[in-house]
Amino acid sequence: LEPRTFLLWEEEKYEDGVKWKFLEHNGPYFPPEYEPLPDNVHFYYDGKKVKLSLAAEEVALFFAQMLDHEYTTKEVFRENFFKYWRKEMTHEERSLIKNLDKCDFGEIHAMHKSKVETRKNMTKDEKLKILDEYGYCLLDHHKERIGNFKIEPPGLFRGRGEHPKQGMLKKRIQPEDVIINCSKESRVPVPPVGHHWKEIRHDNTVTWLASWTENVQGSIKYIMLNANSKLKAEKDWEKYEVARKLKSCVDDIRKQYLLDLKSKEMSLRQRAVALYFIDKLALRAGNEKEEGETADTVGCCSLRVEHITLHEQLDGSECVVEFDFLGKDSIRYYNKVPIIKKVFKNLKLFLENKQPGDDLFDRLNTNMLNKHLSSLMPGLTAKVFRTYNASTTLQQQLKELTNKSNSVAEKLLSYNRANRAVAILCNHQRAPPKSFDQSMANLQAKIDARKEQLSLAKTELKQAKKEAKTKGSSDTKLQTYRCKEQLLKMEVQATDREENKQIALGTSKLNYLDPRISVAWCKNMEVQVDKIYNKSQRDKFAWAIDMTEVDFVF
DNA sequence: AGTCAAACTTAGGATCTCTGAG
DNA sequence: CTCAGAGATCCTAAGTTTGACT
Repeated sequence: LEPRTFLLWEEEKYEDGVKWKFLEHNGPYFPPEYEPLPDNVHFYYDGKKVKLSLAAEEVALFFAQMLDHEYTTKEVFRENFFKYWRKEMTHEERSLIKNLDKCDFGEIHAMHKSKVETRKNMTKDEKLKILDEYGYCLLDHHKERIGNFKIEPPGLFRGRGEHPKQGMLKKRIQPEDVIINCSKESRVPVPPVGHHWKEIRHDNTVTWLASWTENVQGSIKYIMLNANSKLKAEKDWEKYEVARKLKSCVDDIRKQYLLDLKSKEMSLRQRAVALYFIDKLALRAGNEKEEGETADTVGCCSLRVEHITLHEQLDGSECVVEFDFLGKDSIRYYNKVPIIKKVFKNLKLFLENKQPGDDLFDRLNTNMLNKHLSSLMPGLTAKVFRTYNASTTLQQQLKELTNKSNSVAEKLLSYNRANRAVAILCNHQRAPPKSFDQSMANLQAKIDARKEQLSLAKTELKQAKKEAKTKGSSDTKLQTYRCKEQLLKMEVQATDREENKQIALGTSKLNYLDPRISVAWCKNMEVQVDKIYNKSQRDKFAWAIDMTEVDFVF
């Protein structure tokens, strides 16, 4: 059986909630067991060689591996690590090793680096073998690629932002921790020798193949299918269909929340303002989080007093709200937005008698908000607004920015700019690439060189014309033309890269933009789809590439 | 109405691989 | 042919949503 490339429209539909009828797989891949340090590699404490027990040694290696990373200098990280490391130590070790600052992991670190180097050169074939054995499953008569078929290896937890649990030990997962999900009638995966599974389950109302509970946050981890699988692609299609449905009723919903802004009920007013933000700014819903368990980040419903500042007047606009908070992944959201008076007044009201640390929307949570939304339209939740806003913005920007008579390079710049507008709306940021300035300078140097070459070619062409009193050899002409083309391409590339310095386009492209908009645009502009989607993106969006007509409108 | 677990999507950075300029 | 760096892929953390239970 070949991996599926397309979906099931023409296939039978299952009863409600049933995700598959037959599921067979080989179970997850387990990372290799720990290999003790070679005899010539030592750990030193307070300048003295110390032979560690196996358990303590393994944890020491986790720390040594990360020594290049600035994580290992952070106080919280070091404290957590040291605490958990000591738990793995023997009595003797514990009474000796009392100060992380006196620990020298230098040799272990060096060994690890050289090991990585040799591993790089070796494992290509091995990787393919592993992929072949564990990377696929059989789901309803089709071979499907599994997304993450590897059990996560042990190591030190790296949270994002100021995570209170950074540095904690993430323990090794054994088969005894893993639940397998597959068909009763299937060839049930065989656990590694000498081991057994925690449980074998046959639940066809869920999509995961295996799961285990992770020890740092206590959350469940799943082995699931790749994005190009039927299960995922269909869900994706549904997501965009729901967002398109919102398009037809968003006007009514807006009318409704504008009315609610004047409600006598405080919770309705708060709901209305939150909805206004979610709609206008594409903020995330903002669930409550347990304090001390994760980094302090917020979304719309969990905004606190200190996250907004109200300005009656700012930069020539009236009623401006200034947002400054850390969102998902501790990415900063900073924005100054003029808002309507009614919302502004409500915000002032919500802030009355509150201190920094207090919730802005104290009578609202995501549950209430989503319940309300789903009563307005089936399937409507807060995140649908993000999808809707993103896709609508792309469509509108593409219309505004692209011109059929442009060159392909210019069209692609326009496409990226439209994509960028969405990424900015959704606040998808990235750290500027390490070598950004350097690579920008390199590109500029190339452009300059090419410019020089071009002017030289031009003079030559003139010269040739004069001498031969003809139109100049077609060869020189062609050369000049090519030169111009390349120059344009590079200049466009430079612009694109500069504008993209701190913006990540991938997330919106992959998760928020209805691929049919892009496919239709490609058809209209006579741009090949593979200019905007790479191989795996084309696989993921195969359904859209296959079904979309030129006249598709989101 | 609130709490919690489960299941799933979304996210940025790390790492690997490929490519095209020199 | 080599190798930097761009682009693709991997990794797994961090969100959202739902539904059971209290």
